[in-house]
Amino acid sequence: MQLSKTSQYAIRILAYMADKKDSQLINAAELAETLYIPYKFLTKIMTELVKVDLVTSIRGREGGYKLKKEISDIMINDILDLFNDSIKDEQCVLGIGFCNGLCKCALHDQWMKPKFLLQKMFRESSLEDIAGRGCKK
Amino acid sequence: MQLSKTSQYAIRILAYMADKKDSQLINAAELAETLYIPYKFLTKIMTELVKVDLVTSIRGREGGYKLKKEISDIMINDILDLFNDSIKDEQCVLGIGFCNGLCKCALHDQWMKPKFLLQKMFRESSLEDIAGRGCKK
DNA sequence: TTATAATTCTACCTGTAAGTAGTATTTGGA
DNA sequence: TCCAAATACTACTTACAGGTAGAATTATAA
Ligand code: SF4
Ligand code: SF4
Repeated sequence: MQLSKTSQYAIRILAYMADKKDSQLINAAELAETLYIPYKFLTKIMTELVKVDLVTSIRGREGGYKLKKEISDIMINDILDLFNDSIKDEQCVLGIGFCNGLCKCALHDQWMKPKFLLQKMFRESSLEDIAGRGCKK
Repeated sequence: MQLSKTSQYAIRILAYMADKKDSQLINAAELAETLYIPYKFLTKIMTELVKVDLVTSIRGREGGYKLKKEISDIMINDILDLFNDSIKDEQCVLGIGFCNGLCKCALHDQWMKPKFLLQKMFRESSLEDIAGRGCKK
């Protein structure tokens, strides 16, 4: 009942970058050290974030990364989607599937509300919302 | 953002057993076929359920399993706990940890409510509550 | 021009959840 | 008694997320 490490790392990375001034480049070593994420794993994630155009990379000496979009335009849910970690409407709390209407267990209706809240939280929270709160570690 | 297969299977197994008459023995083959759970994996789970006294097993020919407790006394959360799958109070949605009070991100407060609802759902739903709803597959 | 610091690529290793195989043990019925 | 049907035990295999290694590429500063 948790997000994947990859998603967690990606959110923390992007939230940290959102804290920085727009034009400032941040390199992989700084991110890895500050956020306690294994360097090699982090670079793998960064490359992915570059590929989907969330982040711009500058290669070579004095290079680094910076966010490509406005921080108010990057939603947590977008990040989760990258790693297939967002909550789908039809997702069953028991992982069984879509027991539509006629056949539903007692958990079904109870699951609706927390599911909705989680979806809402992920969809409506942008990097702007979670930046600047000092929760880095 | 899902329960482990093992937890899911355990819940389905116990919910199915809860549907049956008290005294009726159910064997592993029936459970595996009915619930579409790999036989060998199922027996492994059953042995675990026997060890923690949720289920009684009768070995030998004409043997099988039956629930050991009243179905109103077995909470979903008890099952999740067996496989370390229940939601802890301090569990962070980002898997970071307990950024207590002073240092909290914007997700923190939003996570509180769905977390609480999930915990409540798991803690207050018994097998009795989810039995007899015909959601077997 | 060259050394260096950075990202990127390809490939591999590791740990854990999920699943499988085979054998031992137990027990009732023919 | 002996076979068959059931659970229990031990050990292995598979799949995948998480993590690592090293070389290739890129670009700047000196
Ligand atoms: S009825 Fe229960 S098992 Fe079926 S999809 Fe809904 S929550 Fe899952
Ligand atoms: S403040 Fe944010 S990162 Fe820290 S424990 Fe709460 S939800 Fe997790």
